[in-house]
Amino acid sequence: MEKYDHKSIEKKWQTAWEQAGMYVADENSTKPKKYVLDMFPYPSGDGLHLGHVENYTATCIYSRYLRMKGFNVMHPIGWDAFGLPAENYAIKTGTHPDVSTHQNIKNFTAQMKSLGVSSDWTREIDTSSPEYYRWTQWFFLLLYKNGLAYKKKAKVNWCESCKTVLANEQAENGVCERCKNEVIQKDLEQWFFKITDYADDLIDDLSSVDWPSSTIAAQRNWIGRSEGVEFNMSVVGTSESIAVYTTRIDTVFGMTYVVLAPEHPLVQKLSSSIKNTAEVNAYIDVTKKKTELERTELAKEKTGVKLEGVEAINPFTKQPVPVFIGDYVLGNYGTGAVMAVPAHDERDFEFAKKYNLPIVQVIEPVLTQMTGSAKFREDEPVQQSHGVIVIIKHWSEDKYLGLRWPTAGWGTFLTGGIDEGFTPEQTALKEIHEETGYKKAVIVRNLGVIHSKYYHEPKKLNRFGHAPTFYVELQNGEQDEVSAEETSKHEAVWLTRGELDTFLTAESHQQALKLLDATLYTDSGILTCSSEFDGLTSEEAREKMAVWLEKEGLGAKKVNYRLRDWLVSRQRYWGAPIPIIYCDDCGEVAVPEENLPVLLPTDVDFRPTGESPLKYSKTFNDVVCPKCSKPARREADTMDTFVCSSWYYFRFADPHNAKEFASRETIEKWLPVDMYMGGAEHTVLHLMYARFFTKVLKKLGYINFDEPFAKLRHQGMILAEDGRKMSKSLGNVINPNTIIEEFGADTLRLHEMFLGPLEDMKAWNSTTIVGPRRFLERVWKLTEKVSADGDEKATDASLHKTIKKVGDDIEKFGFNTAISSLMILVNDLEKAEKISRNTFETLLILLAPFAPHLTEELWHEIGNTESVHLAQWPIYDASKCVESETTVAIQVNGKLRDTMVVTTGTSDDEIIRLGLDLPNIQKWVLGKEIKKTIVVKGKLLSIVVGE
RNA sequence: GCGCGGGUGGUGAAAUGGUAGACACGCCUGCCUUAGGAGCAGGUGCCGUAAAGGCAUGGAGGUUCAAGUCCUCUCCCGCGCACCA
Repeated sequence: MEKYDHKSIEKKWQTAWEQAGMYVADENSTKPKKYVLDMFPYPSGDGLHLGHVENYTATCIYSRYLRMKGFNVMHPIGWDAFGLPAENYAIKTGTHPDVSTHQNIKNFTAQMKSLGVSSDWTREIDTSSPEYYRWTQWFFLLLYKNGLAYKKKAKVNWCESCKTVLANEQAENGVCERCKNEVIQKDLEQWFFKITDYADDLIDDLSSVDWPSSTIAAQRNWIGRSEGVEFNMSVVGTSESIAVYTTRIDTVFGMTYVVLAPEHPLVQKLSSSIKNTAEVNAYIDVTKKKTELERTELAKEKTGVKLEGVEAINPFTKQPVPVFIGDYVLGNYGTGAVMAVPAHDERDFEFAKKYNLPIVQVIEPVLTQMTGSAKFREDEPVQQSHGVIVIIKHWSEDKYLGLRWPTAGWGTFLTGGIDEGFTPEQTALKEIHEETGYKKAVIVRNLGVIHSKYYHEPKKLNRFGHAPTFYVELQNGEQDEVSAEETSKHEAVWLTRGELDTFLTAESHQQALKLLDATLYTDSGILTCSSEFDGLTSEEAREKMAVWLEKEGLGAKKVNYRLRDWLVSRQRYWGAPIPIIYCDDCGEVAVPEENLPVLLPTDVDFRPTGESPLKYSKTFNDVVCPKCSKPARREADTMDTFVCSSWYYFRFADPHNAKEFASRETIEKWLPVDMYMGGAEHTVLHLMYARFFTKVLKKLGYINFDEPFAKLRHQGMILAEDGRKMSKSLGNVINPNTIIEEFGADTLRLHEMFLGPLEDMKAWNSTTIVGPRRFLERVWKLTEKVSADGDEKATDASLHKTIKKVGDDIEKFGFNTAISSLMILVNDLEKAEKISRNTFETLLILLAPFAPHLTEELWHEIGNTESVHLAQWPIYDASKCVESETTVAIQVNGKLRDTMVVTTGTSDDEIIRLGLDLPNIQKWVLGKEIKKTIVVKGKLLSIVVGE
């Protein structure tokens, strides 16, 4: 037998498989189907990287396994071929995107084939081909006709010096990628898809998919459903009113001003009332020029201008509050206006401090002790209690008085119960004197009431404490004697602010300390200064206040979403043209379906001019109106490439259909996708949009399911060997080609799968790759041991354990452990003199999904004529795994003291007897009372002895 | 800040509550040789010369005969979102 030469065998079998059409999904099969899909690649000029290899190897293993298990597998491949890089490349080199893209596809195809992927190439699709984008355009029209595509003005990134629209990724950090000039926002008429109509479905249906929890969370997060209240505030002296949205209506009595987004339409409507118009307009001008980035990340500092002469009425207090415009309020969320409650909202607090606006507390904090011995005990009775918390400052040093309670292990400020007939203030001063002896104390600030739920260890009960809290300064150190009773309970210590942080054990006292700095509390609590709502919890108040607003006809509960409608217009060449025509008489006219596709013209200067390049194509732009036949012009923008990738998984079911995007029959046969695999990095939007398309199709009756991807998994990123991301600029990129050349595709596949758990981020390692290579060499050598008189029984247990483990692991994508179990099997087989043909064949089948070429070669080497990949997956036989002897571990008081080998089936009593007899065990149990023995079948004996 | 993941040998990593470190890389010792990116045999968590034993899964508690795994708290790291009222 010859040496293992990956080069000759890999090419040979790749060609053979292709000629045999081995991986073509069978439309007529009666076997159950499985649709295994990769997130289809963008054919970049850099070619395949190791992340692609990881992705495609994983789904290839899975597909091969499923085929052997008797499924009719569809595992297609295609190209997400439109996009900006090809256009940029064209701008730089003059190569037409169509040319470079197809060159890249050729390159990708060759690389993928050299990996031995088992894709069905007969279904290959290319989103930049007219046969494909014809249906992308059809989808646009479908949405348009159903009121789900509409046009409105929207901001684009605009570079004044290049006179061009920039994609978001070209406008990083607010400067133009090319000329480094400032990017500004410019309004253009653009197309949107109404994805917000489906916001609730997009959240609700997440419960039906088997996806990673982080990805589900990301979808939820992106949609950002928020439940609150919208209500109107009338503007004094006008007939206008301001609608505000809030999730914290319980804080409404603490509203001290209102803020509108600078672009809010009311600002113009109220212009006659505004006294400082010049200042206001100047501010609006400034914010208009600001990019999205400056308004958010770069500009953390909040700014705003008061609308002098404008006041709005708080419907609850009937009192007027001033109105501001400020760019921390977003124009496109909620109503574009907020009620500001600085005492209970961080952003309002910041703004109020900067502009010196009043801060009114209306929520008293409620703290529940969650840790330590004072942890609140949910199921035990609760006693109400009233007492003060007093923060006492030293008369000369920057220190505060703390009480250390030795028996309870507490650290607190000074506290004391309020007795009948005493005010909280009186109580505070009285307690200071009684407990510390200090005589000259002055209450400087009242910090309000702090509520707390905790367990009172000395009294052995739960308490719900209500504590008026004071900040007191001592005038001097004059001090009377303190009673022995007080000093025995606790010890007084002077502490700095830093020391207090760790000293205070009670949550409520920590909160008191926080209130000393800032009267800001953003959690739920108990209402105060809120007239008839006083004493309610935040939760109760939200309900009651919403009801009240509704009754008064001023407002109602409202749900808002962060999700915005999907802007699909791109002022670019290399994309699918939007199939709309503008006629002076008929206006906006949809291109009739029979006229699709609207072809991308070739007579185009695709360099960016500032407008869509299509505008300057003679053959494209001028057209006759489909309705009235008068001269008209085409929409010159193209579609976001996310549109192309929102429906491609349907096309794979029926890739050559010229009449429909896919026939109902083929969709029903293949969809939904059973396993979808791709990187986690940029999938939030893709998944959102694809799910939106699916939901639209369902609603319009084209399909009968809600979610396109039943199961989703992500492969973790492959980092460079140095632990950093692979990048050309760092020069740490590994090209899969060189690895395949050197070690072979089988070794590369095995190595990447063995590197660690699929979903983890992993660093490439060029040293350890010899492990998988050696493993394959050993399998190769094993062939020499195959013999007619090989002893099957000797290795059956090992073999069948492996059958089970490999199958189970592939199903849960645990490829690293599947490979290790194959290594264990090979280690076992190497110990045998001779191996039966049956055993070896089973090994080859188990290994075939991972190392398709080598196993195919050896499969034929031992005399088979069919492909190993058409073989049946072996059936696990549990009875063959029963070994004659098992090792039992023996623990004494939980510690391992010895092991013993017993014949399988030994009774528990016998195991206990044998175990106790062992000298190593006798040593530990002799002369002690045996309290308990526990036997875990075939594994372990646990003996519990007394002292 | 919010939401997700993670912390286990020299390294990548394994472990339905049941002998922690499978498997692999590396390293050490020896063998063999047509000196290779070889192959074979043995060893390799830490402390302890060895044995006995002890200590070990970021840290602290808890539940249990038994905890990497379950519970509570805490520290650290990575990722995603982030002025969404």
